[in-house]
Amino acid sequence: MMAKVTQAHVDARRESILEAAMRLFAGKSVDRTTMQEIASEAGISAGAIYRYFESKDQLLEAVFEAAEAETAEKFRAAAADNTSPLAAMVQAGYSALDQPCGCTDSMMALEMALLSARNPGSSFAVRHRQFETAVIASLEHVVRDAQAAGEMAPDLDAHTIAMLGYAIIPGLWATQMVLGDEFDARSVIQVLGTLFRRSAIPHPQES
Amino acid sequence: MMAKVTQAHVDARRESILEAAMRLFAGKSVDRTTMQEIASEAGISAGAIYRYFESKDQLLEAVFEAAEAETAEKFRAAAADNTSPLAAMVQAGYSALDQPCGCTDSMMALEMALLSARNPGSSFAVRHRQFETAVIASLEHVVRDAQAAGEMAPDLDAHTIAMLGYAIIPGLWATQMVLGDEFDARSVIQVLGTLFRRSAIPHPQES
DNA sequence: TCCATTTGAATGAATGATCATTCATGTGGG
DNA sequence: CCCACATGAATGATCATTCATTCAAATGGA
Repeated sequence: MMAKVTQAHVDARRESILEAAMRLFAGKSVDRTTMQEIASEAGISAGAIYRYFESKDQLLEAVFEAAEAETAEKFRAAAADNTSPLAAMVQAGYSALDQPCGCTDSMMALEMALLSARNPGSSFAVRHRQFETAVIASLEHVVRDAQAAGEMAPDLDAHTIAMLGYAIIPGLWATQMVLGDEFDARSVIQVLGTLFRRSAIPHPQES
Repeated sequence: MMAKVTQAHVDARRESILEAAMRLFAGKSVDRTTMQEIASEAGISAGAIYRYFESKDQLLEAVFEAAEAETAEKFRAAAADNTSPLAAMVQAGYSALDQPCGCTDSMMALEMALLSARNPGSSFAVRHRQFETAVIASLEHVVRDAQAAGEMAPDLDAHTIAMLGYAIIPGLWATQMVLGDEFDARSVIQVLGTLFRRSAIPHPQES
């Protein structure tokens, strides 16, 4: 088709392979997706993929990196534009639940978690660990802000609350994947927000 | 080795294949575990597996069924022997976190969730859905008991609280799998318990 | 401007590995 | 000697990856 091609075209092609792979990996698992399928989903031939990615493994790595970036962006955006820190956390939860098509993103996320756990030494796992640690750390700041604003009990450990706020997301993903619409993840987030808010109210005895 | 064998021996052999498969499926994913590996983990030859299971798929189904039963048993046991409903919920959480070796059980659970989501019509997915629905329903009863006992705010929707209590578990699994010991899942459960307890305290304004 | 030549992207059939599954053969107890 | 198992090599499928070939654009000499 083209003898020499602009960088923009190369990038676009790479991107479309990445997207095709992401769709298929999420939909039928990495191991059950063939390079042929990725190629035809991307509208090219099997061999051509190898001009853009060295191997299936490297393609997988790129897909995971892209997925991570997407999630990070969601959290960033949600945490930014809000009036109260607690509202921002709830908003971040909602936005994590927002999936473009079906449960694609959550399937990728769980697949990534499994992969990290099974290859803890891989460069991918190391990066993924840093990613989650960073997200939790930034949540922890939001929690402190909420505590300072009197929206959350100041005596609860901010780091633990942040871990709770983070961990509920994959839990909702997993449960929603299984139960489908019977499972109302948004309500769960809402009630968690309520619990946080109420914890701020001065209480008589124990904690 | 044996000419004719007692039913007990047959059952024991079947069981050992099941356990070998469970270990390997959790450790390296279903698709990356070969029948050869399962056979040698179980101490028999590849062909012999087919005397006990029709196919890899059927073996997988049996493994999942066994894993489900194990989890159900944990929840049942934890929910039973406790003084207060809230303590029982917390106890159930702790016991879900208790893993015999590494993260074996949680990896199986997430793998099962992904499989259910990707084959929603399969008999396995249907059973799994019923299983989770039942666990949530029984949690809902515990929540009502806790509300009646004044351990939890009575105005919060019991079903939503039950969903929260259930969904946090796979979330903790996934996060702990990735982060390892940096992630303190027990503290998260504890703080969630605290939030529940505090929600019961009468509060001035809002909810 | 026009054609001959070069360039490198894209193809898809071929290769080699890896597996699930089968089956012809072995083996030991009754 | 026979039966109930077990074995493990052989079979056939499925894939990732490679590579010889094709072909359209780019180049440049006239």
